[in-house]
Amino acid sequence: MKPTRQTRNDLLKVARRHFAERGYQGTSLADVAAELGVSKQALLHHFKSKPLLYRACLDLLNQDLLHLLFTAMDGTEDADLQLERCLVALTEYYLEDGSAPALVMGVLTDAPGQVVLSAAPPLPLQDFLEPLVALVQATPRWQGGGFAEALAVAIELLGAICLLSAARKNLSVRFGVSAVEQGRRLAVEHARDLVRVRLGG
Amino acid sequence: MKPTRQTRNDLLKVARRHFAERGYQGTSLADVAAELGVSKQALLHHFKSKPLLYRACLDLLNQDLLHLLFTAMDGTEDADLQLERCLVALTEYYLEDGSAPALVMGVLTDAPGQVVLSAAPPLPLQDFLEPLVALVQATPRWQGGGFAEALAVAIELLGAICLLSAARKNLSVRFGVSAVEQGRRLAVEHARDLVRVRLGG
DNA sequence: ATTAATACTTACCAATTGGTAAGTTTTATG
DNA sequence: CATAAAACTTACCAATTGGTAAGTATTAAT
Repeated sequence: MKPTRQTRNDLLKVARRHFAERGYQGTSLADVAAELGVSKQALLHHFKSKPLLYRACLDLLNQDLLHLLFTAMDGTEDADLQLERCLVALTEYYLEDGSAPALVMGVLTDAPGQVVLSAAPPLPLQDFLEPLVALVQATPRWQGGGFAEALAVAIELLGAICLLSAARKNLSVRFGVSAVEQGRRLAVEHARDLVRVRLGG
Repeated sequence: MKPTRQTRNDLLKVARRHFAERGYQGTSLADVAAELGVSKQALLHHFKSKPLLYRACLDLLNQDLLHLLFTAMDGTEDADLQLERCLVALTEYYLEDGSAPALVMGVLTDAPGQVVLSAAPPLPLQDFLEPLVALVQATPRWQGGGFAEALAVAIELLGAICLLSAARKNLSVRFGVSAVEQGRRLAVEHARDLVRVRLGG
């Protein structure tokens, strides 16, 4: 009758939320374990160390993003449309999984020599970032600009889409829950507009 | 002949960089002090606690951003132009002060009940955010949409501008220094384009 | 020169961190 | 049922964390 046997995925889900809400350094294994009703060492049993637990969360995220990207690219050869679909899908993903945007931003702003980059290749989210940049570069608007410009544009779009969702709770305190939630309801539409306008100019 | 007397501003400059590069939780007072060649307690003498040191850094940042905002608003009544100037100036500021973008994103993604929001009002950067949102709302393109939409757009623009600079080192490892630096050289131009295109549609 | 305040330092400390060691229960398998 | 592996737990631990206490230089004002 004991609850026993937490599946590895349950652990990951909670850990992921902690990493997203408090950052890597701010997340304590004891806290995560406590919320799960497990001992800290249960975590360390499944994932050998804190960095590896983090990495496991990021690999799951990477998987989601990759699936999302390839789905968006499916059924058309039009790079503009592919990119639009991708960023719309990404926005929807952020809306339903609140921890994703913070994780993405965390991975990107994590400096070398810190947590993420010290891990074994491939770098987290690299499988997602590379095709995304390639997608921007395949676009009529940006294919003349070279890799560096495509990278800059891809990161710009990513940042534009991420921040509102990542800052959700914070902004709710600042400007009220209703304003933020109302704004978030426009997120998909805004993302679509943004991409179009950024590819049209 | 002793070096003696570090000015308070030197301490802040180093602390600020640490907070930006490693986040609040990842920053240790001992590390900051060590880099300054001072004892940890020298820091605690000037700023009473770690949260207050952080707050002091943010207040300085807030000051810079406010100055930047009001300068951008000076000399014209055209909201579009004001906003464009503001975000261009912000981009330039990010280019010259590498720690600023990470701090801004850190402040925004810091959840309530964590570090920043537990401090005394006003919330950090609030003095900057409010007029910025108001500026978006004053714009012909967005003045019909209400506060929530203006907030969403303001955060979108902020995110679009921040991330490339905040992720600089990380992206350099991923895609090479030259690509990132080349992309950053386009940052101001991109920011200007982005604002125009986002106000034009 | 005396005084008072500021700017420190050394010495501690309790709490928390990630992690190890060793043992116990549970589960699946033959 | 036997057995081995997986899923834990309790008990520790060294290191680091932010912070306090108390004393010492240094500086500036009287």
